[in-house]
Parts: sequence; structure tokens; C-alpha cells
Amino acid sequence: MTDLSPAPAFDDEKLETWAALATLLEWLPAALDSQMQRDSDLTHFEYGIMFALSDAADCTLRMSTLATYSNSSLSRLSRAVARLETKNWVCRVPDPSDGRYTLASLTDGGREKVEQATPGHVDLVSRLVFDTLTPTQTRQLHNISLRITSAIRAEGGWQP
Amino acid sequence: MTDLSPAPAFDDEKLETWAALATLLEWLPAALDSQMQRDSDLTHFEYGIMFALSDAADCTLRMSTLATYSNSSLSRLSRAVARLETKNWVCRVPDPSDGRYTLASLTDGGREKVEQATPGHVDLVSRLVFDTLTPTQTRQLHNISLRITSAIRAEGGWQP
DNA sequence: CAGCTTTACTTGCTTGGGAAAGTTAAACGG
DNA sequence: CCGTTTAACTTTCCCAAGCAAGTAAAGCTG
Repeated sequence: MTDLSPAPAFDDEKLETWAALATLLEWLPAALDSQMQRDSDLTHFEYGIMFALSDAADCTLRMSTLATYSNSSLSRLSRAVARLETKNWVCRVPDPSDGRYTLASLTDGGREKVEQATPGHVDLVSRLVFDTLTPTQTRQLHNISLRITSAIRAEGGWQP
Repeated sequence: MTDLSPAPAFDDEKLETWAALATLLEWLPAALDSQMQRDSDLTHFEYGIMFALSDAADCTLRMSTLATYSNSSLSRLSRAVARLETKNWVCRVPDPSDGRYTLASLTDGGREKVEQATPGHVDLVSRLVFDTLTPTQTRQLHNISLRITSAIRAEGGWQP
């Protein structure tokens, strides 16, 4: 939705800003996904799951915690983890202390995979975002992002 | 991927900025889609198609032009337009001057639909983005978005 | 302690998108 | 002017995601 979208009520400045933001919203995730797919045969979402696990104590988290961290529904997470399980990068066991919980852990192979995939990802984010912005702009982007996400949260009911 | 993602090589400031941006990247499109779906039973993408048509001469564009405007593959567009056609909001005819092109046009019903859907969409973008930013921040966001999208374009081969 | 409720997932169904093969129409080369 | 390319779609196949229904373990209630 690059340069179309809601003209009617916006003045020129807002319209151009919205067009630029809409392009960013579409292209940046696509760029990240595409690099991850190409270099590591993972979706960005799957990488996020494995990265979160690699950062946790014992490389283990409850599915519900992981769902929060990865900003996804339990259903989406369940399938993604199932995929990762077939590749032997993650395994699931019922929590011994409460059988309703499921614990997901990275395997050794999974740890390797994350370590292999991370540098390329960090590089790309650096190139696309931080290297193209001045330190001042980076701070501005930080503030702006926080403001908009707060507004979304305030708007109500639909962060997963 | 709210607050996980690539820690390793980023300092704290970059990490927090990236976390905030990643959240924005996930939530803002979801918020827009969700409003559009709820109020008008359209995806944001379908709305974009119809909006682009409503803005064109005779409410008509070639499929390939429309694909560029809506930043999508021809395949995705073809299906989306097929869906809109079954609801009688859009119709397709071969271009009489060159049978390889297909012309997509809004029907009268489609025009009405766009007019009905637009105000709510504009409102939401206003509330989530422009009302939460100062005029200075709006200009900053404009510049920042342009810089990042240029970097993506420069990075090469994968805007559709 | 038997039954209802709640919590934490998982699974079946349907839908949308990407990749690649198929189709039809112009263009070009000999 | 006939055969091959190329362009512009369209369609088929497969996978991922949302929704809603299903399941199993805890907890609570009378």
C-alpha cells in the first residue's frame, strides 16, 4: 500500500508522511523475512521463538510465556513450535509441576542454529535502520515508536 | 516479536529502539487490518486496491499498474480482485487496445463501498499516528521512514 | 469427592499468499 | 506469414495463520 491509501482527509504533509510510513510498514518486515528465509531457512517468527528460548534460563520457557514474548496467539505458536520440533531444534515436555503447562526447550542443534542465524539478522537491521539514521534520529524513532504503540494499546482490544 | 529479537550486537539504546520499532511493525498493520475488517468487511489490502481505483481516471487501472500501486505481486492482486469481483465491487475487462492487459474498474457499488469505508480508516490513522505526534515528530517520522525505505531499496532485490 | 469451571494448550477447517506452471495475446526474426 | 519469444495475467498447489471446537490437567464447590 505504498502511495495510495487514505487521501481524503489528510493535508499534503500528512499524506506524504503516511505514504512513507505505509511503505516502511510493508517493506521492512518483508526485507527481514526474506533475509532470514534465504540465509537460514527460517521465518522471522520462527527465529524470534528460538532467539527467545536461547535467551531464557535453561533455554526453556512455557508456551504461554513464549507466546507473549513473540507477540503471537497460542495457536500460531503451537504450530510453529511443532514445525521446529520436526527439525529437532526444539522439544516440548509437559511441566512436571503442573501438567497443564508445556515447556519448550531448545535442543543443542537449535542453539547452534540460532547462533548461526543471528549475525546476519543483526547485520541487516544495522544496515537498514541504524546505519541510515543519525543518533538523534534513532532517539526520535524510539520516542515516536513508543508513542504510536501506546496509542494502539490505549485504543483497545486487540493486541494478542 | 516485541521485545526479543537480535540482542547480541546491539547496545542498550539500539536494542530498545529496535524493540519499540518491532512492536510498531507488528501492531500498527494489525490495528489497521482489524478496524477495516470489523467496520467494512475488507482487508486493508483490498481497501487499498479499491482506493487506488477510486482515485484513477474512470476508476480504471491496468492490473500491472495496480500491482505497483498496491505494492503486491500480480498473483496476489489477481486473487484479491477476483474476490472483489464476486462481490460486484470491481469488474475486469481485457484492454481493447492490447489484449494482454486487463483493465480493472470500480463498479458503482464499489465506489460507494470505498466512500463508506474511508472515513473510519482515516480516523484511525489520525488517532494512532498524527494525534499522538507533535508536528515536529511527524516531520521526523517522514524523514526517518524515507531514509529506511531508501536503504531497503538500495539493499536490493526484493520490492515486488 | 463427584461434578462443574478454568487454564493451557492442540487440532480441524477455511482462507489468503507465494512460487511456479499454464494461458493468451502481441512482437519479432527469418 | 509462420514459428519462437516475450509480456501480462491467471491458476494450481502447498503452506501458514486465524477461529472455533476439542482435550487434558487443576482447582473449586457443595
